[in-house]
Amino acid sequence: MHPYRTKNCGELRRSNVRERARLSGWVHRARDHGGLLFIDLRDHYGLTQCVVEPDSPAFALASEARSEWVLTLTGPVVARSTDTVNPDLPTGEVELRIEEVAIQSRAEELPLPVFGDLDYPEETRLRYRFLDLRRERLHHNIVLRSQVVQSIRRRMTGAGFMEFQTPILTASSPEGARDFLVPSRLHPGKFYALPQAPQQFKQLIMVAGFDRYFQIAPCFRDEDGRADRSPGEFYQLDVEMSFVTQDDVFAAMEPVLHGVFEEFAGNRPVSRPPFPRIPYAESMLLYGSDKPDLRNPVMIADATQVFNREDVTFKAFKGKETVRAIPAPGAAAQPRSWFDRMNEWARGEGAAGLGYIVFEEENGRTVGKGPIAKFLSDDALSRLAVLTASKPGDAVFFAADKIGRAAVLAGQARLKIGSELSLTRKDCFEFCWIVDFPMYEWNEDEKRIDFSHNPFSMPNFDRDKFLALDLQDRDTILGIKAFQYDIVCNGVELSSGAIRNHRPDVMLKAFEIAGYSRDETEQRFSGMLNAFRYGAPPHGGTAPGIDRIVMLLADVPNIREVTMFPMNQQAQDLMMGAPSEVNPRQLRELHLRIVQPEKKS
RNA sequence: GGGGGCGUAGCUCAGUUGGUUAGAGUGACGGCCUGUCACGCCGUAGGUCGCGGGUUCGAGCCCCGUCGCUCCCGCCA
Repeated sequence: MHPYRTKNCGELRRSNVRERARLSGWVHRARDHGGLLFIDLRDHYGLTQCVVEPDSPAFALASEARSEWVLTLTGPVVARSTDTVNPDLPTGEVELRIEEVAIQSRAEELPLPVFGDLDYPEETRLRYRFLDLRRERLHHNIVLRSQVVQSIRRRMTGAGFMEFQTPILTASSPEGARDFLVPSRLHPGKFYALPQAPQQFKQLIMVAGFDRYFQIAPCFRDEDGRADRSPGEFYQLDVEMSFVTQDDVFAAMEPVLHGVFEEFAGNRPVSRPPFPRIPYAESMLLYGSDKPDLRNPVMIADATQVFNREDVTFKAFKGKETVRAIPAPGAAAQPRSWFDRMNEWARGEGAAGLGYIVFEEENGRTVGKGPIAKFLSDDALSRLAVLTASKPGDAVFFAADKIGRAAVLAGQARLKIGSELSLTRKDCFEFCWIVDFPMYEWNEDEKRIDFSHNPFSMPNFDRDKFLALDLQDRDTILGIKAFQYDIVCNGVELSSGAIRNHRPDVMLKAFEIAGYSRDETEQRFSGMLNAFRYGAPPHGGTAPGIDRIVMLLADVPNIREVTMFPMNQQAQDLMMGAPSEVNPRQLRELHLRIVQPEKKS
């Protein structure tokens, strides 16, 4: 007989009765009745109840066992009597009658119980991650992650993509996030950087003629964490394709994303390809966000003109750059205090407040109520009702400010209304592409033109006219769109992507517009620019976040729930004790000297 | 870098207006119990109330500082 097991803890069934079996696993729970001892033995595959009576020679040793000890139990599989079957357990029709006990490992008193599904503080969970990972929910999430990655690989390979590995030790890139640096031993004073993404490598893979690339790629960024963003490192499905248009990239990704989500969504419906394509400007207007949650039916409208009419005398909104109207269907049923709380919330977000109008029916016609309704003529009110598709029983909130701030506040109010009024659908996955991002934006602080998103994107603009652009023509430049797109699911940005700028002349001009001299651009991106001078195919790609895909499928709000060994918000690994000090010899070899920051007085 | 919340037994938490010896559940340890599957019953041990200072006759509770965790803003091409 195998020294550890002939079956795992999840596979014994009625058909195995009368077989002799050996199981190994952790003591999930022990119930000692004095004259009868039950041990629930658990492994990766499941749970099996094992039982022993006092007249058995195994009883003494078995009754020593405590939670999370590792045991090997041997004995005959027996059927449970009908009144003792456990229907909640796949193995619940049988039990193992213990005849032999081997204690493989003992466990000290647990800092984190494996049994039960209570929530425990992050610090404990991270410090004892190996215990937390034994628990059912987290164990299941990690298994799901593995299956999702496997499914992605299968689908990508099936679609003709090849997976290639790109370097982990590479050069610091001057743009983007803060790099993680690795000091060079052989080259004093020089550093490698961990890749923020394999961006330049995957483009070089296209220049090298490999046509369709993907990688489940680790990415490193030394930026602060958030609940949905681990500090330091994360994984993305990095994709690049040659000789493609934007639509070709969408057509390649949609079946993969739809397929993976469908495979693991259970009964939750998933958007069918083709996913909606929403221009950036339209998304900012209708949803107040560049990552709209389409499960929320509320659509924002622009009401600036209504409030500037002569028959509208609400002074607080007069002369505001923008007034956005956020419908709140059915909100008339809410008490006054609900509207007050919405206002308070808006003030907490740094806004002056949210005006609102409630539509009611009076003598067969629709009238407006609420603090600001009296400043609007009947005609203006009905115009608002049309704009916001409101009917009696509905309300409308208003966000008035500069265009950017009003849009964002309206977007936040939309999310709040959606969740507070239970309008946002649950248990479904709504995808969309956001397209036509602006290539550039105006940096008001530094009074200059910045790249709006990815500087390597191809401008969606006539090439000759682009090359001839006058840098003084700010309005034209700020109006240029890029072949740049995001894929969004349920209000979560899964990735951005782009058709890349593969032409050195256009790239130099694009950077010149953003304030980089030709020499500077040549120097900073010499690797890629050089490659583009030897025959670069038109190419483009995208890179959906693996962690976020699994978060959505596992329906958890925190990225640590789908990561095997995550760091905490301070970018520390509490279990391994990283980061840690290193010994002086290591520092000498690396030509480093530590300068501690001065303590605050 | 900034803002909010939290910090009490191994673990999860309660602790009223500042007032006697800081409690419960769970886990640990010991005892009883032959059908449980959150087994049940009895008992025992277990505390630097994050840390430092202050106010007070008296501080887990109030004040100041500090540390840690977490959520958010900044940041994340």
